[in-house]
Amino acid sequence: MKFPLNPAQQEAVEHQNGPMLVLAGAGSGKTRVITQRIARMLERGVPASAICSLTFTNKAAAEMAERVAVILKEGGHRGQSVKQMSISTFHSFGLSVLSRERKVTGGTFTIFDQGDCLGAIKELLSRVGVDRRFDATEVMTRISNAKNAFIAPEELREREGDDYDEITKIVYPRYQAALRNFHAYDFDDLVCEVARIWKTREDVLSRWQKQFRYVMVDEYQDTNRAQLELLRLLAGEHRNICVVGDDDQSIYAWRGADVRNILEFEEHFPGAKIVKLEQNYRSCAPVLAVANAVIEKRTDAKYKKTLFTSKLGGEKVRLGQAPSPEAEAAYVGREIRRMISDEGRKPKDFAILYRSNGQAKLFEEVLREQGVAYRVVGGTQFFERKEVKDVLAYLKLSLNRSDEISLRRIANYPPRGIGETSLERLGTYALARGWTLWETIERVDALDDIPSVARDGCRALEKTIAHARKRLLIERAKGSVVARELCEQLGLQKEITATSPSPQAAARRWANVDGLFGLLSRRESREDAAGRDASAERELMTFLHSLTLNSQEEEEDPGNVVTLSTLHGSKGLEFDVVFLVGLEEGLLPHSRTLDPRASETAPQDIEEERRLFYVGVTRARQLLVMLRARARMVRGKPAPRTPCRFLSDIPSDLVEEFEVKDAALMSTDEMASNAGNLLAMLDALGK
DNA sequence: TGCTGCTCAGTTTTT
DNA sequence: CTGAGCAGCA
Repeated sequence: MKFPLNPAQQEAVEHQNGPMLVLAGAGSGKTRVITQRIARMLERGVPASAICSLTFTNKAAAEMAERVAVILKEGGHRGQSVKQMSISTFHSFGLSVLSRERKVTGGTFTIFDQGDCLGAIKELLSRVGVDRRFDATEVMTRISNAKNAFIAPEELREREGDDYDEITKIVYPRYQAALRNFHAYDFDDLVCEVARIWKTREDVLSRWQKQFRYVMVDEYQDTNRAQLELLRLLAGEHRNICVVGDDDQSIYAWRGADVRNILEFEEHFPGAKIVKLEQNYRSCAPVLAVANAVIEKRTDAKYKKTLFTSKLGGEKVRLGQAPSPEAEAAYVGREIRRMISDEGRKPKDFAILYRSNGQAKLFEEVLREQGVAYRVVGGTQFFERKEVKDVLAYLKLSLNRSDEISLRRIANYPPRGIGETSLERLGTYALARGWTLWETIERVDALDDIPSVARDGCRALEKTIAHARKRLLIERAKGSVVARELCEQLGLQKEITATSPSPQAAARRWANVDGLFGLLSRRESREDAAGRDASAERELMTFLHSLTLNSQEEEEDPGNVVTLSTLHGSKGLEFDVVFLVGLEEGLLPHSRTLDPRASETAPQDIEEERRLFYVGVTRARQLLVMLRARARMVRGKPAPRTPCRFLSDIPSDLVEEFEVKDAALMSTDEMASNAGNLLAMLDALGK
């Protein structure tokens, strides 16, 4: 990694003022360029506090901060520190703007995660009383799409025949009003609302423009319309904006990313300097040749890039066809085993990449059989665990009693007599008198028609929350401490034990709650170290916000294990050996993108699948093995499969084709090796 | 209120 | 074929 910068990289690093677009091909050292560029600016006397660097994931932000810190440690940067710099995700950047503009936004607020938003939408849907049953998730997606496209509720166009457009038109404004009423923002708001405030309040915008005189954006091809709006406003005056991205790796159009942002950068920021990074430092020539062949055939090129490398060697790319997915998986397992024992490779050198999560299962089974350690990346294992969300809801409610979603979540959990009917009645009162739901609970004694059990429940809840609130805000107790006290007071452990199907399940769920305590304490000590001094309320709000925003949970060092990941999840990672599996029509261009069910945008969607394939190919450093099965069970029925269409864009001399033998026809050699593995496993178990 | 059985759908995912 | 979500029943 200590190579000197190549001329293109140098050019990007030295540039300082005015707009610049860096088209960074896969593996072309883009993170290095960004970090070096920051260092260079600091050397030239730009104050760290004037730099704002935006990414999409917490991981990317942390990595960038880390790498800048390393450079700064090497000295020569006038004692500037990363801490003064704003290196963050779009969302946490938006959050910090909204937090600091509380005069404009009106006080403290909560952030609703997806579950909270879905709850709100379900509630609204039932209140609207539509005759047909609508899928709340679909409505949520539509609203999110509108926000990503920077379309306000009143701007949604009337036309378009889809029933969901119709219902979205009705629900979106109400949803937005409900959020404001709850003093809540959803994830999309963290970007949109900042742009909206900046757009309407020039005085506010001007302050932020003066603060951040240099703006940088990573993975620019993933930005949506709202993010573009935000950037145009922030950089509108000084135009010191540097964006880095790769249109060939644009794979998130389906969640609002708009490739036009990168393709039309010159129009958005006239006079922009454009730099292409085409030298690849990751992959060997045979892998790169395949990557280039795949991306060359794309139908919508504007900036053409051709990657090259000076790396020598590397094995020819392999393309195998297996009789079945089981045989495919068995082959991958065998090969990994073989390369570990014969070639001295380590588990962490391998990745198995697939289009959809369901495909992981077979590979997990095989690796387990082979006794090879692995991890599965992603797979929506968020911290959506009910018991954790319940405890957090108590904390959130203690700080923000307008947070109706949290209130509804725990109103009768653990059961305290506030049944569905009572809650509904309370809701009706709230609506009629213009109180919040919480105020209604506080004033339950003044209401009729509430059963006395529910009345008692409301009083108990009121007492619990009031106490927690006092502990947090007046006595300034730590969140982790209050969380423990709450659980104690609520008898949550008992409740969990009583409602779990088995003692093991109960133990697991309680362990999650306990894990939350640990997570809270760890965060607290980190915050303490940062030594910020604010009011207890603000401090705790910030704290809860960071919990919602960093839901990923600090990932531990993956260790020496094989990586299983979706193609989407693999972006930004690299491995010596990559197995690209399930390269079949219907799986790689996924059937859902092929089907005419989605009426619009067919050719574009397929191009996105091509780029997905390209992303997979470019993950490999030394060896790429592509695989497909000739038949596969589809919805319980066996079906013949055709090879992925993108494979036919690869000249046959670039790949070595082979047949994967059926497990039943394995040679005695392989059987012996498998038996050996089995013995080794038994041996390991014995110890 | 909680469980059981039935129906239906079946990508990708961060914040 | 599987899993999730819901309706209907106890």
